[in-house]
Amino acid sequence: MKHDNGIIDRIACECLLSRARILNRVLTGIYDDELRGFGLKATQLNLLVAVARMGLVRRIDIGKRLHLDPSTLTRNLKIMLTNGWIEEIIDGEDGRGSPLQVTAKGRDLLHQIVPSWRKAQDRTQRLIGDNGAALLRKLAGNMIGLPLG
Amino acid sequence: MKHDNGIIDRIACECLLSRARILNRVLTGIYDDELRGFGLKATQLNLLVAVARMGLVRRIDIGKRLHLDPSTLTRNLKIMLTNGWIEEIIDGEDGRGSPLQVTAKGRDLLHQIVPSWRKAQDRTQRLIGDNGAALLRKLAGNMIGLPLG
DNA sequence: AAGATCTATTTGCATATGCAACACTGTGCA
DNA sequence: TGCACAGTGTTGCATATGCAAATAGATCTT
Repeated sequence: MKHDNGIIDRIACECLLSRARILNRVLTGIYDDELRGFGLKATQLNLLVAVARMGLVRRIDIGKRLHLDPSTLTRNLKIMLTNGWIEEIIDGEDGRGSPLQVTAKGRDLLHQIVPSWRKAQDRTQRLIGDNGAALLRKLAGNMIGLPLG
Repeated sequence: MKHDNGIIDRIACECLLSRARILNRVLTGIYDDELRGFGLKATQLNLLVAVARMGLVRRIDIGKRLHLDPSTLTRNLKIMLTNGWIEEIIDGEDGRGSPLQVTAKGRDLLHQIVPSWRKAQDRTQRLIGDNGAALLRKLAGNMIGLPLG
């Protein structure tokens, strides 16, 4: 009896998740590579940008926007608080937690990083092409029910 | 002086990595959701399929195929060895390490999983559309320099 | 054969990620 | 007022991920 590998081959050939994860690893590597030396990972840049852009914002709202679990945010943001890139604003509005905002230091860091981010962005663009880039934007926008911009 | 948010807005709007990571999280969630109850995560399914498909295979070659760091593989495969889904074949060919292969138990598990994988695959396909699926396949194929199938 | 070099794997360290359970706060209703 | 329920955040647990350094086996060079 021959091995019934048909179905396994099919998963290997068709699985969309496998592709998405490879893409994620490759791209993350590119950005991490360019950002090395600034003391922050690509993930943290994304998070920092989100906070800088959203103004005074609660963790839960960041999570909705980036599709991140609240517990993940608790931990990831903690590192950024420790580094002084963001700060907690204790206003007593809602005792369940204080919103966050980017600090001057965080904003400075963002501006320093721009050229390196640009390089990573260009490398990625060349790698996936115009179609890839356009679709990636469209998909992720659909993912969270609104354009990400 | 107004806030110079232009560049930050631009990163937020354009960054391709941010999109890739969101896509990755959403899709991983879908597959993990369907696989819950089988005792393995979506990542492990991908790995198990790869091993099952590649036959007797060294860690380093799995890594090249899936674009995974060797150290990541050491650890991820350890869990699967412990679960008995794969096994190490000590043949003494190369003392630096023995190749791996899927076990009967691992193969059985794969067959049990197929319907759930199919559901996740369909959900994903509906979410990203035909264009998304096609492009995702093409991109990840390019990523590693060969068609992934 | 000895030493240099290359290759495969593992370990230490740090971060990223999500689920379940818990703690605490806010809100609505009786 | 007080209780039930909803919303926010954190902790414990397990896995995923990659870099740098260490380990150890293979190969080449002379």
